Amino acid sequence: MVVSLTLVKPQTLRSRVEDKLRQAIVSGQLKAGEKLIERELCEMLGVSRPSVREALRRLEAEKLIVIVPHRGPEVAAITLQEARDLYALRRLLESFAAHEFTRLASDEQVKQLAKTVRRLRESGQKKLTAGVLEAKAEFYRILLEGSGNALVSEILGGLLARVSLLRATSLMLPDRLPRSLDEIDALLACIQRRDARGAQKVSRQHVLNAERAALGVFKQAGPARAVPSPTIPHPPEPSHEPRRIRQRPENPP
Amino acid sequence: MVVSLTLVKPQTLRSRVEDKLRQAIVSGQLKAGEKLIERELCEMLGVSRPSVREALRRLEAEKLIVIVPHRGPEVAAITLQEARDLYALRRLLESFAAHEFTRLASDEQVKQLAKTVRRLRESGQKKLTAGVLEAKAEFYRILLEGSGNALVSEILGGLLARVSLLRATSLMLPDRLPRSLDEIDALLACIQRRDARGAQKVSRQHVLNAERAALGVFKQAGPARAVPSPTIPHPPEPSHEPRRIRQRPENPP
DNA sequence: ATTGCCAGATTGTCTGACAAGCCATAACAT
DNA sequence: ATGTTATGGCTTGTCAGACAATCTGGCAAT
Repeated sequence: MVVSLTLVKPQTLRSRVEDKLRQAIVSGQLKAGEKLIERELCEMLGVSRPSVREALRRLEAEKLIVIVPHRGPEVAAITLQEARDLYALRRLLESFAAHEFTRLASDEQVKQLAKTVRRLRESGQKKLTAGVLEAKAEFYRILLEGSGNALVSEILGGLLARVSLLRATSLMLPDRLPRSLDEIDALLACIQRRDARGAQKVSRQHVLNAERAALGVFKQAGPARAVPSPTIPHPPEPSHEPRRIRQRPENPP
Repeated sequence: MVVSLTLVKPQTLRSRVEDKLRQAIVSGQLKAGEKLIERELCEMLGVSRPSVREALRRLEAEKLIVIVPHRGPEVAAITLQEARDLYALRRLLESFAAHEFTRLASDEQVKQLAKTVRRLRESGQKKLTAGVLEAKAEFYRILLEGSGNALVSEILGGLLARVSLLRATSLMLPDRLPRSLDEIDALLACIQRRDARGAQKVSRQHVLNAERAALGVFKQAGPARAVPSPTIPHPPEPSHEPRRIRQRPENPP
């Protein structure tokens, strides 16, 4: 009778704790830089310390939280430099994914993508924030799944989660949204005519524009400067860089 | 007298457990597919279960081990498809790092790199496996640090650890070594003349060749087929791909 | 040989405990 | 008043022990 196949199955308790916390972080319920206290999390989630601690380890590995020994975990905050690095990598991976999707995706998958883009635009024009976010997530899901490289999906997924730590996503900036939608349309057009190179280029430019928008906000009102540095002015950063020598206008491949 | 290694600080016990296990895995002491048992790890390392379990969570997030609920952890094994994905991503990131290093590294860093390449070649010609591995690690350390993108370093680092799960690293295949050394020389040459594009291209080709060599071995004697699949023929892999449609000779950017 | 079932082993989770290390505050000295 | 040093409270790191849920492998029965 009941065909429910493990649909709601508890999985493991710990994994649900992970999900809850991850969700709370990327959605902004827990703000960047916020200190987490094991005991509070236990009460909040109704589980014991070991479960919470194991979940925290995982999130630490995903770089969503930072744990300083004996000082406890806090939601990760991103410095300007980290944000730049992040966008550079995202540019690389996302344009790769776009290229590969164009090359490998089935016509059915392309259709799915087109449908999602339509939904995205509709939600955007109606200013339905929730709808936009949902459609955007769906868009990425399809794109990544169809790009034929599970590893890239995985890593780019983690990257996008971290981008959301900058609470200023390009799609959230009102005056950026229309342009963003146009770019996505352009990307879709390339994909539909199976122009992999074109898709790659458009995608790269899209991320670049998103970066400009997001980091613009960053500079105005640094939304969460680095991990609230512990007393010490320069954290024990060992031997390091003479950096940015010979820089050119910034034109990584 | 005894210069205890823990020179700096005990850090935390758990982090040392992580290091030990990670080390044991990438060095091949723990073989791919091998089952790990918490109790044994506790005894082996002299720590309690919580410490071990937290360390395992971290390694799981790093994809060095796989944990199936109620079945326990085992050292990750890599399928052919995963290996391909892995090399594709490595190609992307490593050539990016090479490009950026060429663009940004200080002359001092270039000199350091050259020195390490010399050491690499010497060790190679003397067939000192340990020396080769050490020099190679140093080579990557310098390259990544000088590439100016900490995030790429981090991720590429993780990738290289996973590559070592295929116990057939290109540098380990005897007849591949000389060619590999030549390629690295070529890369260095590009870097020294500050030819970023060239460095990128050479680097990409280098990884591609390494992949061919490594996967060649893979096919002959699949060194560790997928995660010893649990009873079920097709693990609950939800709706998925009609894949590899429209494929062309493989020429991702 | 296949199926079903049981015992042993292993993991998932909880509780309680204690030492070690941070932090803020208060007391103190300059 | 300012800077510095004690002090106590709180949090984390780690352990030990326990128990239920679940998996594995082998034995019995068909």
